[in-house]
This record gives sequence, structure tokens and C-alpha cells, in this order.
Amino acid sequence: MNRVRCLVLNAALGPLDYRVPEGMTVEPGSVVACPLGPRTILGVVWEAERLPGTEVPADKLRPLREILPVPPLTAPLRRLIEWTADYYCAPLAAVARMALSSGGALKGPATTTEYRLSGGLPERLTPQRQTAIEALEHEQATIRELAGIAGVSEGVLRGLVNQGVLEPVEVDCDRPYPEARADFPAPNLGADQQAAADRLCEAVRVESFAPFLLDGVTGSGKTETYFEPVAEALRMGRQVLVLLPEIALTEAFLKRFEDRFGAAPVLWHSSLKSTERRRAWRAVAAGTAQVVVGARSALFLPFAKLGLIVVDEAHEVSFKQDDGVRYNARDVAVMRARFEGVPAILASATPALESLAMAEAGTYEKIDLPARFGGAELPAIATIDLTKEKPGRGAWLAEPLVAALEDRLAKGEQSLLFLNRRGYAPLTLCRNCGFRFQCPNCSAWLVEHRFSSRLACHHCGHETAVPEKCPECGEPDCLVACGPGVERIADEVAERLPEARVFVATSDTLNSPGRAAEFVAMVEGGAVDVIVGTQLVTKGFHFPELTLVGVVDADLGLEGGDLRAAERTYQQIAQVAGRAGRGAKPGEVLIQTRHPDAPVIAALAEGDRDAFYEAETEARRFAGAPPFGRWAAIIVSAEEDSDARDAANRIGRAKPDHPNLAIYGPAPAPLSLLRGRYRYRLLINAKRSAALQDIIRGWLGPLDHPTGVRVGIDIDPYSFV
DNA sequence: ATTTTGGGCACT
DNA sequence: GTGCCCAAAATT
Repeated sequence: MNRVRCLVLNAALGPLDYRVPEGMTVEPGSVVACPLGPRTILGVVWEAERLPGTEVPADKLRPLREILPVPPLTAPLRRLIEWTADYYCAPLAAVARMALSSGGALKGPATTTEYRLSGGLPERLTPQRQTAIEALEHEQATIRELAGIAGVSEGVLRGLVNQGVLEPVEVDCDRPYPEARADFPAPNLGADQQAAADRLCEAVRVESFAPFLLDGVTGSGKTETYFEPVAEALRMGRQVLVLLPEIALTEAFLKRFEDRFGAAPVLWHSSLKSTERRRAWRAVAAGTAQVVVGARSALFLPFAKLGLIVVDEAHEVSFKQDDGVRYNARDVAVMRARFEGVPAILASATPALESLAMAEAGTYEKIDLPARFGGAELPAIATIDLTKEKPGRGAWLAEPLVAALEDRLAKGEQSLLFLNRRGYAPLTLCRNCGFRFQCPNCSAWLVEHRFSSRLACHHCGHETAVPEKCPECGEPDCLVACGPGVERIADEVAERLPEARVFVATSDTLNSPGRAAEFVAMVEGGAVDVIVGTQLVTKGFHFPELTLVGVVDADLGLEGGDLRAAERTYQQIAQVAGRAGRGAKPGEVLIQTRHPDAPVIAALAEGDRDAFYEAETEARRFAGAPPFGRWAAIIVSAEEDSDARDAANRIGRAKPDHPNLAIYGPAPAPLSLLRGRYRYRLLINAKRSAALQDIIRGWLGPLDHPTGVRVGIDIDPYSFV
């Protein structure tokens, strides 16, 4: 009896056994269509010993329907799926689904019909036919394209098809990607970069697991440095995966990539159209996609012969997925490299404390790029004490910052103001009755956007027009905007520096590769004097004429009890500061703060990175936070507040008593209403020695919940909302 | 998750 | 007995 165990893509189902019909051959990793009741469900053949399940009598087994025309998932990818599901307490099926995320690709190649001359002649040779036959020698394309080439109508060609003069050829629609050339131009690296590149290239040649932390100050040329091991992998005929945090804004990166390799890489991100997705997925599985540049979901692509993984800006919090399977792409990337037996490079100017700890422990090999490329100096950083230099009412830029902006404008240099808050104002209220605009689906204020004259929730996407009158008391013209967003800062700049050309750079204005490219071209062409931007402008951009960076509110990120607030503030400000003075002219950074003595701000002002990391390390040690201990969160949500609260309380009552764990809660989550669901949270702080995942599984596994109640487990949480 | 089954109940 | 609703069971 030919029986196989399958991991079926349904999170509520365990592994299921099937019979392999006569004439079908499967192996572990084969993607198969499994009959399930009256339906068919996608499954992956798995090693039976790795998916324990109860033995089902042979006469109950149904035969597999078919094998899908894709290569079997490789053993390293299967191990990665198992590890991810186990570590993040997620269903195997949910993780496996990420590896099979291109539905179109699984159906096999999409084909289209092209035509070429068969060599025969038509019965009647009209002038148009004569023209077409002469023009189409050696051509092969679709009817429409051939009509364009020959300069005749499609009807003429269809006639030739009927006569057998043009013969059809079935071709794969998915054209191959242009070849990335490892030695397109001779790279021009500094001595530090060359030494780092040599070490990394050597690791690629060894073809075994080796994790690296590439730690280089902003502007040190990390990208060009890791391009060399990428090139080395290409020379060896291996594929490379480069993970980037914000794939939407990779214009600058793509340009540098093309300069080095002579072709664009294969892109993978969530907004690919289904045809692009199919083309990329199939090329990755076939081994023809040489370098894939992708967002975190690219980690689960079915690489045929991976040779290297690079995680750029490895400290970025956006590598942590916060819905569905809550995994950290940085950590999963290292695990994939381990299973594939290839090097992993984590590159950052401001590494996460966890990554530095791994380097210090000798687990990761640390490679430093201590100086900026081309001799550029790191910018001078100073703070502006907002308790002493108070901006006026309704203003947020202190006089020294305005003076610095005026100075750059006079010199024809560029400035960047950083405020991590989209829109015009984070809160709108009625002066008459005190009414505040709140999102109906979330416990959050609606943010006014003046460009689009709408009130928007930044959590769920709810939007309304700004009303004329207060919806509560009916008073007209009584609404006031409270607090600053980038749009309001842009207004203030326009008011104080009427001559300045201001550009607001946020995900609202740079929402497509085209818009981003336009922005880069405008700044490079000198058409912008002051950029006002969010998070989005903190990394990747290289503007030589940008010499001043102003941080509008350095304290913003420190509010709200987030466990990683200090680290994130440090990283954000260090990254945005790194945009200043990247060319020949020196840069200056002014940080507005009400707490100039806070350790984070002081360390930034003194340029003393080590002091910050030491202080933060001690704080983490004291709090039992990573890397000294671990956190996990259990989020219970339901549409009814009482359902969520009851379920959370039931979980709380069942909490295990364990010497290596402290369990807090349940308590309403910081965003107690999110996208129409009420949320309660339990926090777990565990000693490193605790078997955290096993304890959580043992705790939550036996508990049942009413339908509609969702219980999510977040291991190593980043977001504390 | 989705579909099927079956028990309980009102109604004929 | 029949129809209907809802909960429980099964899906390999």
C-alpha cells in the first residue's frame, strides 16, 4: 500500500494520510491536490515521522488527485517551515501557505500562442500579404505584435494563419529575467570595504552556514560591500536573497544594484500583480532568478540553489510581521541560512541589541566599517532644549533650527526635517464642546490630512471628510487641530521661509516606485530646499547637497511604555542623522527635545554609540528583557468586548505557575479596540532557560474558546499596541 | 475551515 | 412524520 502523509493547507486540520494512485510518484516536498470531503485542498507531501498523527485504516484512504507542476519544496525549506511554526507557535499550515503564496505559479507555466512563418505560400498573394511575409522573416511574436512589426492589420495575419503560412508556437508567457553580471564594472571599494568584502566572499565560497553582522556607520558603503559576496555567489551559479525593510521605496537601492550588476534584480513584495508573482516564483523555483530583492515574505520562496542571504537594515522593526504568523524575518533569515548551509549577512548602522549580543558571544562574526566612504565626515550633532527655546503657539520649530534652515537656504544647500507623524494634526477637537474625532473601529484619534482634506485612522484605514460643523454641538468653524504632523511642519516652514521649496515625503506622497523616483530626481536636481519626512526618509537616500537634518520631536518615540522605545528612538535618529553631510560638505544635525539629558539623547548628541548600547544593555538586564530574558504576548480579541474579556480571564485563570516565568495580565491591550475588535493582552517575561513555547502550548492548547474569539501568540514581540 | 450529521423541538 | 435550527462531528 502506497500511503503518504500530507501537510494540508488548512490551519484547523492536522496531517492527513492519502493513497498514491497507480502511476503517480511523489516524494517529500511534492505539492499535491488532496481530496477533502467534497472539496480539493492543497497539500505538501511530508516525512511521516516528522508529522505525528494517528494511523488511519488503509480502506479510509482516498487517492491523491494530482501532483502540481512545480518542483517539490526542498528539505531545507521544509525544515524552515517546521522551525518557524514551532518557534512562533503558529500552525504548520499557516507557515506552509507562505511558501506556496503564488497560487498562479502552482498551476504551471502560463502559455501564450505566438506565430512564425512556416515557409509555405498563400493561395492568393495580395500586396498586404506580400508585405507581411517579407517583414516577418525570422520574427516570432503574438499576432498583435507581428501586425505592428509588419505594418499590416491583424486581419491580414489571421488570414495567413488560416492558410498555414503562419504557424502557431506555444510559448511560456513568463520571460526569463535579464542576467545579473557578477563582473559588470570593476567595483571601487575603500580599504575597509575591500577587507570586509574579501572575508564575506570567502565565506560564500565555503558553502556552509556562517552568520555575519556587518556593522558600518551610515554612509560607510555597506551596500557596495555586500554586493561583492553577492557577486561571488553569482560566479558560483548560486542564487541570492536580499531582504529589504521597505520594498516600496527601493528606487535608490535598485539604481545601485543595476550600476553594479548591469540588470535589475527579481523583486518580491506583497503588491506584485499575480502575473509578476507567478513569473518570479517560478523563476526562483527553477533557479533562474539569480538575485531576489524582497520584503520579509521572500524568505519562504522555494529557492533551488541558494548561496547567500543578506538582510539589509537588519535592525528595522518592519522585519517583524505583526499579523498572521508573527515572525521576525531577521531571525528566520538566519535560520534559513542555517538549514540551507549558506552564509547570512545582517547589515546595519544601528544593530539591534540582540544582534550585537550574538556577535559578542561569538555566535555571529562581526565585521566593522568604521569610516564613511570617500572620507566624508559624520555630521556634528547638537540638541535644542525645547524647555528653553520655546517655539511660539501653534509652532514647533525653535529659533535655532529656523536660523539653520535659513542659513542652508541662503547657501543653496538642502535640509531635512524629520517627524514620525503623517498628516497635518494627530487630533482634531471642537473648541465649543470639546468633542474629539475618534475612529469608530479603533481606540485612536482620527488624523487630519489637509492635502486630501480628510480625517483618517492610521490603524484601520477608516476615512471621512472633514465636516463643516461639529458633529456633536453643530457649531460651525469650531474645529481646531492639535499637535503637529509633517504637513503642518511643512506649512510652518513655508510661513517662516517663504522662498523655500518644501516637499512632504511620507507614505502618502511616495506611494509608488514612480513617485519615489520622481522625488529622488527632484532632490538630486536641486528642485527641493526642505524635505519634511517621516520614517520613510530615514534610510537609503544619498543626497550629497543635504547638509542639515532637524529632528522635530525626539521625545515622540519615548512615550507610551514600549519596551524597545529607547532603542528605536536611537536607531531612528541615528539613521536620519546619517542622511546629513554624505557628500563633500559637512553635515549638521539639530535634535529638538524636552529631555536633553535622557541617556538616548545625550548619547546621540555626543556621537557615543557605545555609551547608548551600554546603558540600554544594563536597562535590559535589569528588566529581564532581550537578550537577557524573553518576552511573549498573548492577544485575545473578539468583536464583543465581553467575549474577549471573558476569554482572556479564562486564560489568565489557567496560567501556569512556573519559577522561570512572570505572567502579567490580562489587561486591555494599549489599542483596546483595533479594526472593530476588542483586545486584551497577557505579557509573559521568561528567563532564557525557560522552554517558553512549550509552556505556552501546554497552557493554551487544552483551552477552548467560543467562535469569534481569536487568541494570538506573539513570541519576541516588537509592537506593544 | 467547511460540510455533514443528528438531536431537539414545533408543527401538522 | 416533516421541516427547521443549531451544535457536534468528521474531513485521511
